[in-house]
Amino acid sequence: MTDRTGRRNVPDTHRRSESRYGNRPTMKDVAARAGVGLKTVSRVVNGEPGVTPETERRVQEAIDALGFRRNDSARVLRKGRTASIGLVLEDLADPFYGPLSRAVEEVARAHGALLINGSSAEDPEREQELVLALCARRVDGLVVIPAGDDHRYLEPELKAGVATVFVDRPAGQIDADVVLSDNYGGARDGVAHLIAHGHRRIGFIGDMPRIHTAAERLRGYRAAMEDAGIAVADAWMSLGVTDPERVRRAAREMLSGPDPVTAIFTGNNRVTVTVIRVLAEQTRPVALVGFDDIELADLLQPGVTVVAQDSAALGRTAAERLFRQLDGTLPRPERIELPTRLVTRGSGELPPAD
Amino acid sequence: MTDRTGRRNVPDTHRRSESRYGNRPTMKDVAARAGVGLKTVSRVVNGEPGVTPETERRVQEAIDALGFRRNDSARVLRKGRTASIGLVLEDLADPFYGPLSRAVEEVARAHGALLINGSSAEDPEREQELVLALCARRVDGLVVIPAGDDHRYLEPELKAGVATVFVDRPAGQIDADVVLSDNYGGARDGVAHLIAHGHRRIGFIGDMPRIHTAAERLRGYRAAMEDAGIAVADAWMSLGVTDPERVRRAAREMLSGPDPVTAIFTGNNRVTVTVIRVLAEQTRPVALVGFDDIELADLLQPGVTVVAQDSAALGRTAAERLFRQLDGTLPRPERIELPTRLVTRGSGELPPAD
DNA sequence: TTGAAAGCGCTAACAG
DNA sequence: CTGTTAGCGCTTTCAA
Repeated sequence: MTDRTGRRNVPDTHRRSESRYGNRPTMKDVAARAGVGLKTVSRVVNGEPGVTPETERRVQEAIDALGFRRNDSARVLRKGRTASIGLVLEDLADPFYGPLSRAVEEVARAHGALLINGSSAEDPEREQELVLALCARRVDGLVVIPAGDDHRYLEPELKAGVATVFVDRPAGQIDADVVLSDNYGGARDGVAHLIAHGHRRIGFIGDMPRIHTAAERLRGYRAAMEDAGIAVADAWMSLGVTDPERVRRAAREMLSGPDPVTAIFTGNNRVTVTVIRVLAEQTRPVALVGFDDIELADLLQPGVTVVAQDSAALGRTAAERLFRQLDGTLPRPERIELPTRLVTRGSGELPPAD
Repeated sequence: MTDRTGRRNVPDTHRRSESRYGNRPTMKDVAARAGVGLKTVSRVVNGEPGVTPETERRVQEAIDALGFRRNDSARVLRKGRTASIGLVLEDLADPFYGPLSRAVEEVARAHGALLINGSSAEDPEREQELVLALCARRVDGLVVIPAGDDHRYLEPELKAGVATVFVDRPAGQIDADVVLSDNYGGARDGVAHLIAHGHRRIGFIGDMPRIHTAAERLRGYRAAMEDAGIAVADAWMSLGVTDPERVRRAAREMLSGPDPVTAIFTGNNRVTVTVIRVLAEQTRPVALVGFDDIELADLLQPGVTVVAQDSAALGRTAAERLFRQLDGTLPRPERIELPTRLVTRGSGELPPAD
């Protein structure tokens, strides 16, 4: 059972009847043992100047003997900075987010901060719940890959000075820093690549258009088609949840019937993987370009041509911006767009089969 | 400077001039605004009983108006539990750890806890640094994928009641809960599989034996070979850092010379991927079984046979054990071993080429 | 049903 | 160089 701030509400009758923290020594204990004042211990622990080597030694001895470890909760309460930042993303298990998360972590580490992660599972409510829980911990900053499209709930936090950067998708209804890939341009380039190789009936399988990246990629697809003077048939497009079953069905439908597509543009890595499986069952070759790179794409037959985005760069850029916000060296919110890269490996260069 | 306490004749002797947290409202502010006592606000915020609906409404109104968010640092300081756990692993960007981390997060979430991640980059010092930083934050528990092999530095923490579970590799020099894959058995089965398909000269490319999993897999390899009465030549084994360059060289060496191996057993996912690339350049077919599953393994030609471990299950099991430690429902440290699964896809069933 | 007072363990500010 | 005092914002205790 959780209350409205998403916290545990369990009676903790077990354990800790004695003291909190299972009876950990405090600075006072260390001071007593070393026969010095509290503040002197604080100085030693924090490496502040103004302590005789001899005194320092005595204090250090007491620290080691007692197994003392400074309680950062108390420190935070006093100082107001937690030296931790929060990262809310869709799913840590997705290979797209691993490198992103790692990149954020590295930047945080360089600034002496720890990283708290949360997966929203693409659920706006869960995103909000996570973000607010992080704010309650008073993280210094927040990197958010939005699941929802209304972030007004963050207004008090922003006003209170919580540094915030949105990544991969823009914030909804509030003015904040955003770091994105050029989803529109990347998709347009990818589709134009297929067109350049002679395709005209090109399918698009992507996520629900309420997701910003999905909408942008769809827009890129439409633009490339329009640039080439091709009228897009409804039957060529599939927009919705990208679970394997649905994607498989969509791909098969596009590939059958009287006027099948000769190429498919896939809207994200999960879709690409599923479509590769479908294409493997086809008798005639079908061209494929996918958004997002996938591992081992070069070893498949044919190699998979992709529009690659640099997820680590997204994370790094966002995190660096976050810490510049905290430094106060950042004037006002900006929208940064990172380029994508077309990686040709074979599947996107197949000629139309008809 | 605004007086946010407003109305009523509340003595404003305690007004905070400028505060940390960028001037966030506190319970005191809310209390003043709602014209109630501090404790009443606390009751409302925590959903405690004993507040009139009317009072509750007034308080809630003040909370919303002020954008109040409880400061968990202060709460933690008082209560002693942080409702957060730490996870230290090697590299979040590694596809093996993504699902593991996500699984830990899910269990944590079910217990109302947040997850703080850190990557050790396989560096024992960094592991210790991270773990101690997490302890300073007073995380309730710790899931650690060890980089080092001496964890005595954790003794004071364990004594102080920090729940701890080691995953993937055992703890060094201390008695603690451990959740492992059956690395020995898995490797033995994988190599036996190759032997069953007629191979006798089988190569092994794995990580430094100081890493427990690497040593165990090597042991499995040796056992399978010995079971089959095959004497292992030194030239068939490569143990060390698994960067692509070194692995590539090692593989090529095994595959050349007067007495080349006809099959290779690879010690982890990164090695497997590199070796697949090397095998792709070979003229004659070489059999391959890899430890760890890899994405798209089924779509390669031939499909890659692997000894799969369930990284999500490792994470889930560890996290569940952690929370049972916190419940106090766990008697004493145990060592849990999860089975691996041989997934045959073609590469492991190729006959010897000589 | 409500609230005042006393800390949790630490650091800031100021004395010695 | 060292120590004392006063909080940080919250929960606990106990009294009204």
